[in-house]
Amino acid sequence: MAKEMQREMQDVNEIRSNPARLAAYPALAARILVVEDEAALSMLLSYNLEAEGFTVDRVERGDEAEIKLSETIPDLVILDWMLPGVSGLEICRRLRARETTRTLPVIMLTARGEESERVRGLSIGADDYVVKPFSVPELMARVHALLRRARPERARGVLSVGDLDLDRQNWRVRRAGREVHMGPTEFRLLDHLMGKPGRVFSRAQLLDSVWGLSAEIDERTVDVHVGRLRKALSQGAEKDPIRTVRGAGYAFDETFGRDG
Amino acid sequence: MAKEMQREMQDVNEIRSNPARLAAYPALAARILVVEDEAALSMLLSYNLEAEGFTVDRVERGDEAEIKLSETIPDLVILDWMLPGVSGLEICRRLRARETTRTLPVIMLTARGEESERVRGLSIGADDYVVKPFSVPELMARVHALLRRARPERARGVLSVGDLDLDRQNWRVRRAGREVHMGPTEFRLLDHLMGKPGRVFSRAQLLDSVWGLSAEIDERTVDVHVGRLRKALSQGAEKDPIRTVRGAGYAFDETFGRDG
DNA sequence: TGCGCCCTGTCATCAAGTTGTCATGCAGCT
DNA sequence: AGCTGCATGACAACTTGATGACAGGGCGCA
Repeated sequence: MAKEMQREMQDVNEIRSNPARLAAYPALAARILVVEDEAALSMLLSYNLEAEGFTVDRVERGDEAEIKLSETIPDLVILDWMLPGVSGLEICRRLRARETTRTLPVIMLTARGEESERVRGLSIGADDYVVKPFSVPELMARVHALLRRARPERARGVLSVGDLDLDRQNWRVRRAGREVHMGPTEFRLLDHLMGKPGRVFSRAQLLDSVWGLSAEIDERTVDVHVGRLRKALSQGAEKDPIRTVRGAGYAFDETFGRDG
Repeated sequence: MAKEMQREMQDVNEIRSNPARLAAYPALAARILVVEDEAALSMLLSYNLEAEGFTVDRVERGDEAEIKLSETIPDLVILDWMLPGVSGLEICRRLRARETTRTLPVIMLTARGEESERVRGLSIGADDYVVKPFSVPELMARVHALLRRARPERARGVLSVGDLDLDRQNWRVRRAGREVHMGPTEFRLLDHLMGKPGRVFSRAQLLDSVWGLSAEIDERTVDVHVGRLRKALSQGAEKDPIRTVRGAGYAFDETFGRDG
């Protein structure tokens, strides 16, 4: 358990310190509703979820959940099977009945004795279930997995401009078909610049989005990495796709590839 | 897409003992006909089957099944023993009599009291039977097992890239025709990587999908297994098919086998 | 039951790749 | 020319990945 936690935390810290990857990990920006009447368990869950960067709403009763859900639709719901007010089963059913929440990921918490009921839970439309007592890291893993499935591949794909291709999924950059090697930072930098061709980013902006908001780094460092990126991209004597805007910052040249 | 279909070649027993893994292995894109008059059970089955990627047709009565089967021949039939209209037994007999459906896999659902009838069911030609109430994972395992047996052309499950062949059914890996020995974990790891050539998987992703969501293991362990896999694959001095992406993870090299 | 063999997860250590900073030199603008 | 901003090579600290060793667990076989 401690180890899984360690792993998740490493993951999270890595991502946190690197908001550029937030897009690939929607989990962190996600809002989770925990519906659980047992206070200790509810606390435990929200503590751990928040520690991983989730925003957590907590309610104790089934009917409170209904109200909450009518106000805000979270990205995922963790639902206890047995609840005062309206049962978790019933909430799940209603979620599935409503158009806006039909695909909302739901994780059911069931007690050991109710385990046979899990089939009912799944048939109602819960996406996953966990039997109490459960391992917190395992639940976290399931949360991540569900969120990953629910909002997949938004930030995936290939960016292509001119003879330059950046493949996020395969983590590859090619120039005129030849593979180009660069460090992770240069990769993210190029990714960011290619995302908005022509747009000029200040050094401060680049630090925020490529290095992360919490990075305390000299702005001049951006220059160095742009230099490294240029060097990597210009195998031989090819055209430089990065434009320096004196006094402002850098941009991926939107005319790159259009002319000679 | 064909590769998606070649999945789920896990050992049935392992799946049975680890229901969580079911979700991790998208199933064959097969069409399954469920003939069951009890609505709740029918729902349960179709939900779970669909959750694994199957296409499901549902009918409640035996005679409806006949009609459905004359329209479309599915890849597998789940048949309740007791049915209104025409009995499951009778349907099974007729399926076996017709040339086009002679080898169509059939799973019978029987109530406990009918268990003694098993022999009759099997002698009629059902390929498998399950006693109600049954465990959903177990039924899923049987479905997979039957599909694997019945559709070797689709479920043979041989992944081939370059001089590398991974045979899921026989649990074998060959490099340039020579058999390569490796542990189960390395096998699953290779399986996973070869399933999406080129795609970079983070260590956390690999832990989730190869080790399972409930595995609480240090990320570094992935390195070790990748190392073992490489060692196993590179008998002698052959090209390494696995690409390390610094700071990101590992990928099966999609250029493997294309060039020198 | 006891003995090995194989598979696994973890660790320590080594090798290699990456990173942030700086000093220096060049280039652009007034 | 003079000032300011940018490019670049060097570099030491730091990360990250590869690898061999090792102990524990599981399983089959005697």
